[in-house]
Amino acid sequence: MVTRSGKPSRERIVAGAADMISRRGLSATSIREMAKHAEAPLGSTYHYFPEGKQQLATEAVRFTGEWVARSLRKELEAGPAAGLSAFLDLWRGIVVGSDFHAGCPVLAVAIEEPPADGVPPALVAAAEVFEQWEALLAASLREHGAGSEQAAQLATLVVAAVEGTVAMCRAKRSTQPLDHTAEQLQALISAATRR
Amino acid sequence: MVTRSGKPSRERIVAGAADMISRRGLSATSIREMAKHAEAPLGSTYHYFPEGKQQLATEAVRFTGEWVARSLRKELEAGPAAGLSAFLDLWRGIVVGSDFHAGCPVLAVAIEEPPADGVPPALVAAAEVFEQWEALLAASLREHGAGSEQAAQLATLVVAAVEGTVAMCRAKRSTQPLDHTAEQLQALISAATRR
DNA sequence: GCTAGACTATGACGGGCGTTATAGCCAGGG
DNA sequence: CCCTGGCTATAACGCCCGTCATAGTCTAGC
Repeated sequence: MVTRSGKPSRERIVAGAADMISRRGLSATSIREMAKHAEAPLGSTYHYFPEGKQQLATEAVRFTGEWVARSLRKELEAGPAAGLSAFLDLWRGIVVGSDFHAGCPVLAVAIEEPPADGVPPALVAAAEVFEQWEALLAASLREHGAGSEQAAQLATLVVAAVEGTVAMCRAKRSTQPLDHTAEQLQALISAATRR
Repeated sequence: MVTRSGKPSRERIVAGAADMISRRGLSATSIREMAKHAEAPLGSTYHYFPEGKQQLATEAVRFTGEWVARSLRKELEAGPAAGLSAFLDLWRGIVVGSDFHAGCPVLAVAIEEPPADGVPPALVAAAEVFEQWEALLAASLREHGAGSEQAAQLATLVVAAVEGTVAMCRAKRSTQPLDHTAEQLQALISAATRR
């Protein structure tokens, strides 16, 4: 019953899976590689995630979602502009720190075609994570004077723009897109809360 | 020497590859499936694209890039706002027409991790396509009164936001993100050219 | 100390992958 | 009429995939 390394090992697998998915995409990441990357035996992945790859992907998405949301919640206490800066810096750190190899695992999962029957849980999780990030930003914008509809639209724009920009940075092997997007979004947020 | 079906067949393979990549991503799309989707024999793909999957992916990216650029160039004659509308409608059509299964193949290629040695040509092509779309938008913005730096930043924001939004629409199985982003970007373009 | 149950080790299953090789078809030009 | 060369058909190569089954190991609680 819950040996010493149970939680660490499980968590290591999820975190590693998120990292690998953010680099190669879901379908290009094999369970065997995820296990090896986490220094866990293959059998353990099916022990911890009996529903297989989909479950692992779902948890990786949620893990990333919660990790980003934590940072967002904390920085948004200082206002929407600070939250945006934290959001931008977080992704800039990932892109630069991986030498333009890694991006957002949530985006990677979001663009995988669902099977003909039904929607896979990992895709649902991706939608929920986007929703959560938007909701955090929108709430903060509203608290700082933005109109309700304007706040929702702006929150969507911020999340979408940053996700798209990170992908563009990877393709171009440059942070210039992130610089451009950052300036534009900062001006927008500042205008929307000025009142 | 150029039999009757030579060009049609080759082009069909490229167009089909772009469609499949936009749905499943590059690594999840097999050459066998691309051939079948284009009703071409497997051998033909290696006849037309002797460098294999990477070449096919590269051409699919460039094909999509040129297709979008053509539409963009034409609509931008009526100004940046019209160009933006066309850009948004184009992607909305793809997302809705595929029942949220398809997205942008350029984005799909952009987020695949390059091998340790060197940058694959498909990724370079993706960067060039993004650059091209940005350049078209930026030039039009400058022609309509936007400052040079502002035009470049805004063009990046538009491309990144639309790419990100399309992915969000797929995850949420809704066009609401596209509606939000469209309104925000339209207001931005209109403000940047008003003068 | 023993036993139950959490974890690991190992190997197999059928199947799809990218790529290559080889032989065959069949229209056009000489 | 033949033959060249673009295109196709077919099969094979070695490799990796997701998943499952089974037997083993080790520890925590009694």
